[in-house]
Amino acid sequence: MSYWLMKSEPGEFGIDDLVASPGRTTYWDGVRNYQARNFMRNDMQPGDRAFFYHSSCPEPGIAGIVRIASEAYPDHTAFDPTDKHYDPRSDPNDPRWFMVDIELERKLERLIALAELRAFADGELDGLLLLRRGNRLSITPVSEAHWDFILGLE
DNA sequence: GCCAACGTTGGC
DNA sequence: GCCAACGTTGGC
Repeated sequence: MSYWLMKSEPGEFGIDDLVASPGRTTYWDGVRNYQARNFMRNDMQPGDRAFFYHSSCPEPGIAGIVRIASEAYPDHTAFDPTDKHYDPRSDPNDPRWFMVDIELERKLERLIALAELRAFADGELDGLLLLRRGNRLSITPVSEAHWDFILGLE
């Protein structure tokens, strides 16, 4: 059982979109970064939990908790020329990109803002990849200690 | 809108 | 294999 943090732009798909999704479930498509893909494909397991993080928005931060609901499987949006995340180099017979299903566990009672997390960057949250300077990875692992501490802030 | 960070591409 | 150019991410 591992813990993760997954970024999404609320302008594209935010926590309330997940709340409104059938079964409060969706697939996490559009990952086009090898490191993030490898985390999904090699390390994520059904039952793992992840923070749902809002990025590129007025108030970046952690908005909810989701459960990983499937193994990684090929991201079909890479095969669709009309899709925003189309990648002609991903061959259906040898897929380059993968996704997982996620299911909402719960929306947080309040958003835990990036600015609030940063206050602990040199203390309890030292080493949290999200806070590493220049971090752009859309999927990052979270240690159990960091997970527990962050939830304690709620 | 700006800009730093950083991954990817492609010429050599 | 090196590295400059370029594109993207994402906070501010």
